[in-house]
This record gives sequence, structure tokens and C-alpha cells, in this order.
Amino acid sequence: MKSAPGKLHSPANQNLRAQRGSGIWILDMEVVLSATWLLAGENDNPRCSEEPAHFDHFCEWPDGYVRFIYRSDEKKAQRHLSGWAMRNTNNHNGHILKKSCLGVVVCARACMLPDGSRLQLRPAICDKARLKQQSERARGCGPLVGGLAAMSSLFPVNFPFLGSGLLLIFLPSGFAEKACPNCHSALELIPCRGHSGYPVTNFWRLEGNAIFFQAKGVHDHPRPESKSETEARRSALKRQMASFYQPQKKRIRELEAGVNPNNSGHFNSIPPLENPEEFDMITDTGFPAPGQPGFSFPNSDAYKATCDLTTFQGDIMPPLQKHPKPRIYLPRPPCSYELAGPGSTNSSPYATLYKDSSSIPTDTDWVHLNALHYNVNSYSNFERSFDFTSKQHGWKPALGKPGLGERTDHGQFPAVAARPCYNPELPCRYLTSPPPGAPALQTVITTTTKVSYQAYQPPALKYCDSVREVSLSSCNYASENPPMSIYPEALDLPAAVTRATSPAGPVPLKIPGDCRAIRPTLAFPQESAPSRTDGAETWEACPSGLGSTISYSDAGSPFFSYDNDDF
DNA sequence: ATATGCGGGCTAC
DNA sequence: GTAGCCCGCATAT
Repeated sequence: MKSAPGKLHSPANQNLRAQRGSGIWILDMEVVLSATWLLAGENDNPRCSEEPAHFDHFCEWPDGYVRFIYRSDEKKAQRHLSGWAMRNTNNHNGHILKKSCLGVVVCARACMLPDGSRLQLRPAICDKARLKQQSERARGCGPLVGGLAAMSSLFPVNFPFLGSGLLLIFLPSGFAEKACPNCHSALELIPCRGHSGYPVTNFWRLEGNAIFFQAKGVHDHPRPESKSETEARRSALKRQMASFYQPQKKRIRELEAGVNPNNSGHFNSIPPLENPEEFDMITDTGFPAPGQPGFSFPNSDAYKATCDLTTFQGDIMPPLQKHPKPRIYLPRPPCSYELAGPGSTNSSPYATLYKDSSSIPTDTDWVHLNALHYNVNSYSNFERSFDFTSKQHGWKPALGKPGLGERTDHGQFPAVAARPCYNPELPCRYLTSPPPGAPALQTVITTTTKVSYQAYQPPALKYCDSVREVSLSSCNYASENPPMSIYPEALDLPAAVTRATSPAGPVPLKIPGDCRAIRPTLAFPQESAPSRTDGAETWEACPSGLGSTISYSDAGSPFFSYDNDDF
């Protein structure tokens, strides 16, 4: 592992060093100036030497222009985890780790799975794995493709196209993309365009005993399966497949050794799946074998579809593991919001199901799907084939949303009239919209040292009318997180909102049950960092213990002593 | 195998 | 100069 003083290190090293409080992330002050929020700690800011007054509980699904301060012993923060599929991005600044969102992999036709949910795969972080994830490698049970896949594993040189994007070029389209397990349509990677047309970016920095986090952009796509869910699922899959294959493997050995006198030596009595090569291939798919305990579908068609897809490599959540509390993905032009109910993320049934091996569904690759968890406006393919408004309860066409098929990749979200939305668990309303044309102040990612501001129009502004609901709503932080300390600001939401809202700006957006926040529109002209308006800028953070997205103002809170700068 | 982090290098603006 | 992105490499899981 390469390392250098003041640079980020591997999680393991980070853990050790961070726990020792060695402050290895402390920036080289000669290089990094007081330009960004994450760069708090700069020697020209006396407050930076202070300990953060408050720490946030880890937020697994940060969304919006949010900032958090985690304790350096927060494991998930140490690992820079996120529910979103974030990949490392080189920002040429070893002091700040920058990650960008990969989006989500979905069925191009947005077909509805037997359980009424939809495919939402987590894009592989590794480029190579992602290519393999998206390209055909082992689709179908047929000997040709399966054989090629198997051979590719044996002779990768001879089949370099297998598992690579080149396959998209050299093979017919029917082979080019991995198929949806349900409708056999192509899988589609929906890129994240939530930050001015670019992927949402997350930034991490270790500063003493605090880990600073900042997210920029609003995810304009559904949530993929979370990392923890993916890992749990794959782990369960391995166990299951091992238990499934072992007896047959043993039998194969017996047959090969002539142990079974009743067998003529052919494998006719053995299901095709028992072909070791093919089985390996199928195992790689991460898809369960049909007929396994717990593998069931409400109808035969669904079963057939699944059976046909034993080679599917995607990540599919079993219907049994659907979120008990469906999420509502609220359309917003051009993006949409997802209102996650309390615990909807980390209270995932995985948490409990996987604790008990007996309860592990066998179809462990059924995706984490939520029938209500879709962003209609984000991708045209969905719109072509799906009537969201009629089939997805909870969906309502948003006012002013662009026409179907449009995807706005500009990140310039038009002001849209508020539209009441309903969440049976978390009543929330869209109340306000930014004044059309009112310039908003957006911190612009300057991954190195600078910060600048530019006009920004948030995609929507929301405000939960109940402070109590906001406060008690669950953020998507790990369920094991203890109750958080209470910020005065958090409990004084109206006040915070008032402070946070400039006279010309709307109230900040709040999404209960989520770590999402939208930097409110601020009626400040574009200006450079040094001349920024102290106490004027506001940003929202998710005091995870309360699970809500709370607006903060710079002024008056030690918490904001780190807020004077942005990336 | 995959995730993660680092850093060089390229491109666009 | 900034930011996005690709790539290779190394390490961890």
C-alpha cells in the first residue's frame, strides 16, 4: 500500500491510525488552504483546532448537498461507506477522498417483478466487475453461451471479449447485454447525473478525531441495493450454493470413481446443472437454483422467468426480502425523491434475515426492489414501457415535470410548484419552491483547495410540516447506531429554518427518513469564497440520531465552525 | 473476485 | 486551474 504523510490510507490503516487519533489526514497546510469545508483544520482558522462540538451518526444514504461530521471511530465513516454505489475518483488531492456515484443498474424495460418490485442492482464498483456486470457473459442455460463462459474462465486469453465491454461490439445485440431476469430485456446502467449533470460526488476527510463528509448533488436515480445488503446476500448465496452443490459434487465424484454401481457412467441422471463448469458459471451469476427451499414465486411464469435466469448475474432481492415499508420515490422534475420511511434502509430485512441462516432465502440474488422506488423521470426506457402513475401507487405526476422520455442531465433543476405528497408513515409536503430565477448559492466542488459559488437551483424544496415528525423520522443510518445527541438546532427546526432561509430564499428542503437535503436557494450573488456571507449560507445535515435532515445555519453553533468553507 | 485507495495522465471547459 | 474520467497499480476483504 502506497502511503504518504497526510494522505488517505486503506481502511485498515485508517482505522488504526484514526483510532489512535494520529490525525494522519491533517492537511499539509502549506499545500491546502482554507478553501473548503472539508479542509477545516486549516491553520488560518482558529476554530479549526477545536474539537467538533457535535458529531453526526453515520448516514448511509446521503443525498443532496449535505455535510456531516463523524467521529473518527465511526467504522462506516472510516471506510467511506455509502449506500450509493460510489467509486473512487481522483481529485489529485491526497488529503481528500473524492467519490462519484455510479448510479443504478435497472431493467431497461422497467418490468415489474413477480413481487411487484423492480430491478435495482448495485453497480459494481470495480470497473472490470462493472463491465462484467453489464455485459453478457453467462446468459442463458444453453451450451453455447454457457460453454463460452466456462471456457472464458479457463482460457481468458482466447475469449478476451467475454466479460468485457468489447462483447458489446463484437456480438449481436442479443448477446451484448446482460438480461433482466424477469423480462430478458437488457439491463441498463442509469448513471447518476445529480450534480450539474455529473455524478453526485462525495468527499471525505479525516481531521483529528473527526471525519468530515460532504456530498454534492442530488441523486436522480433510485437507490441501488446497499453494500451491506449486497454483501449479506452474496454471503448467503455462497452458503446456500455450497450446501446445494456439495451433495451433487460428491455424487459426481462417486460416479467418476465408479462408486455407484447402478450408474452406467453417464451423467444423465444428473441435472445439467451438475456440470461443474456450468455450475461454476452459474454460481458466478449469484443467482439461486430453482427448486431450492424458499425459492418460490407466486406464479409459474415468475418461476419460469427465474428458472431461465439461473445464469443471471445480477443482484436481485428475493420477494420475501422486500422492504416491509415500501419507499415512495417521489417524482420531481427532472429528478425525483425517495421518501424512505423510518428504518427503511437499514432496517432492511437483511439485517434480521441473515442473522439466522435458516431464514436465509435461497434466492439470494433477488434484488432489493421497491415497487415504489423509482424515478420516472430519470430514464426514458422506463417510461416507454411502464405506466408509473397507474401501477405504482404513491406515484403522482409532478407538476412541471418534463415530458416522458426526457432526462435532464444538466443538474439545473427548475423550480417546480410544490405538490403535496403523502407518505402514510411520514407525512411530508412539498411546500415551497424556489423563486424562479432566484439565484441560489451552490458550493462548487473544488476538489483541491478552492471553493467557489455559483448559481444553483435546487431541484425542489420540501419541508415537513411537523418538526416532531422530522425529528423522529429515521435517517438511513445503521440501525445499530445509538441515539444521537440532540442538537439545539435540530430541535429548533423552525428557528433553524428561519435562520437558514434568507429573506429571498425558500425554506430548505427536508426529507424525513433520509439523509437527503438540498441546499436551499440563497439569494446571494455569485461570489468568491473569501467574500462569502458569513452566517448566511446554510446547509443541511442529517443528525442521524434523529434521522432527519436538519437545516443549519453557520451562525451561532460550534458545529458550524467548520462550515465556513467548502470544497 | 471484488472493493478500495492512490496517483499519473488525458480531456474539456 | 478545475473537474471529470480513464487507467494501472497496490492492497484489503
